[in-house]
Amino acid sequence: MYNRHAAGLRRKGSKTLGLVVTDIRNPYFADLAMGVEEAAADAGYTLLVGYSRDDVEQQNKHLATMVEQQAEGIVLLPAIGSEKEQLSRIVDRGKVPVVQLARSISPEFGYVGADNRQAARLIAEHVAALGASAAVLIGGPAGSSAREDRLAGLAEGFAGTPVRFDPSQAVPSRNNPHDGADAFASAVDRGTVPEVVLAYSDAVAIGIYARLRRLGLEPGRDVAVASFDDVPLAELLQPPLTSVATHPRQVGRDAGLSLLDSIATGVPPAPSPPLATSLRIRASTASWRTSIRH
Amino acid sequence: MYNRHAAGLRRKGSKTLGLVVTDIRNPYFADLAMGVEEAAADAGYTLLVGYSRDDVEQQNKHLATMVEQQAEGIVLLPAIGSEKEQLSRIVDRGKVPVVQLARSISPEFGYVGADNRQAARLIAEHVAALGASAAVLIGGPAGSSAREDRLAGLAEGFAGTPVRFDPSQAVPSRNNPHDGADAFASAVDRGTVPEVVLAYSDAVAIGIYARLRRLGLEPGRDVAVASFDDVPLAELLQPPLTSVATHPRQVGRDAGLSLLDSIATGVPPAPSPPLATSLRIRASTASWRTSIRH
DNA sequence: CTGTTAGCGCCTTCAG
DNA sequence: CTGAAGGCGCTAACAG
Repeated sequence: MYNRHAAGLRRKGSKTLGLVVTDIRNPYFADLAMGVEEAAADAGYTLLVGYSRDDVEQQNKHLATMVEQQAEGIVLLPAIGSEKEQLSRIVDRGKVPVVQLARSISPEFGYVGADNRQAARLIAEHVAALGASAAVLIGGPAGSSAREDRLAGLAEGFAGTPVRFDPSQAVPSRNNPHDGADAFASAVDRGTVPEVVLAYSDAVAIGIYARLRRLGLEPGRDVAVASFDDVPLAELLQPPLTSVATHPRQVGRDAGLSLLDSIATGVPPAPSPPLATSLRIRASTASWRTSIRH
Repeated sequence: MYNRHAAGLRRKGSKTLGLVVTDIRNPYFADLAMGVEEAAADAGYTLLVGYSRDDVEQQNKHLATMVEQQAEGIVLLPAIGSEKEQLSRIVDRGKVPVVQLARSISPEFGYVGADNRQAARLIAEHVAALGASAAVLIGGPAGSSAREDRLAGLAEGFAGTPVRFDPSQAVPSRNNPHDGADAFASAVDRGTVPEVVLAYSDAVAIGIYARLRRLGLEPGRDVAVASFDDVPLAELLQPPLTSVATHPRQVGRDAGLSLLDSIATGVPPAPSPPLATSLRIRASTASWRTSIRH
């Protein structure tokens, strides 16, 4: 029976990639991971997988192990708080190419992600067209590049419209329904209920739906909700959720392909241009102020 | 920089486990995978991961590669249609121990899973207590051991109650909202809308909610819905979904631990007793026939 | 074209 | 206690 490790020792090259991601119970991250695996498997590569759960320690342990395990390259969704010097040290010793996925901590590595600024501008334009007068962003990990880009895109998109939007009023949270609900609650606590809630992700939006109902408010009717990612669940929610599709599977695939290309050519991976997004308008915004009040 | 492959060549043993699962965009499977990874990482093992997407070909390719990659053992959620002889052949050549996860195709390998019969009995008793007169199971992969066990447990649980339940009326489907919705639609097409719908999983239940609404029916009010798995989303749905918790993270962890134990002791893994489940009663059944009709 | 051999990086053994 | 050497399974280079 064939031993690839012995072969790799001789030939240099393990036919193995590493993938370190946060918590895949969010289907958005799961789809990213499946995209990476698809690219790897199609190229005859096997995937070493580690879940950081957004813990930098755990992430770095995974990365170090993968370097020892002879991964020819690593796709990394950087945990919040990752530092580029640390990452460089872990990974440069073995000259292992790295492609950052969905979040970027440094342009010195590769990067593949959705066009978060464009996505945010699309949402802002749509919300302005609804005739809203104020909006707030709820959730998302503080300091992540994806969240910064979304904040910037929203500010851009709302500029010159009557919609008030203050990035400093945004409340960060971990990227799951529970923490998203808490973030929304704390936004409500410190003022009035916003007319339009922009959720950092569909996961956060689900938490916001639940919390609105606990306040006796119906999402889509009393408060408009829009979100990012467009996971399959978005259109199945009640009301169906307006969301910008960020195509995680394709982002994952492209990250894997970028890494494989770097391995094949020897050229270190560089940041790629962000991938286009598209707005899916559904009842959570479309029915706002058009439905009959009780 | 340390080369574990060279070390493994000398010492025998790669400190690597394999994990082959279907499609992790269902958070239930994602949690299973995270449980396995947790056990592996805690023991200093790295995980090779492959997604079969319930395709036997792809699964077997992953398995063969993992054997070549010197995985010391493999956790496998068998794709529908897996054959034990094939699996034996792929895996026995390298004498790699296998633990089946959540589904079993043969007692000759290890197995860790939830107690699906008990889970189904819990649901049946609850539905009987509601005073329903008929129930139907919707969704779930035809022929999987988990589905067979749930069908058997439901039949057992409904025996001696006034609730009509016919296993042959159950409609199988792939384990996701979209296909679950289709399965429900075909059940409705061939008769009347059931009083109580038992979804094979929370993922399927989500599809059923959406389809009920397209029929102008409100889940929990017009039709009671209960389900299996109790993913975090279940209690956040509207109405909150009654579901039996099958504790995927713990099942995954135990599968990983069982495999690691087999590797450490040299004793081939054997099927473990199924893990206890617990019913979470929520409004999708609790408010049925108690809420005020419009 | 088939057969032999050296050496990839590590660990273990055995000698000094 | 420190240091040199052999061999794990494979491939590439070279000899016959």
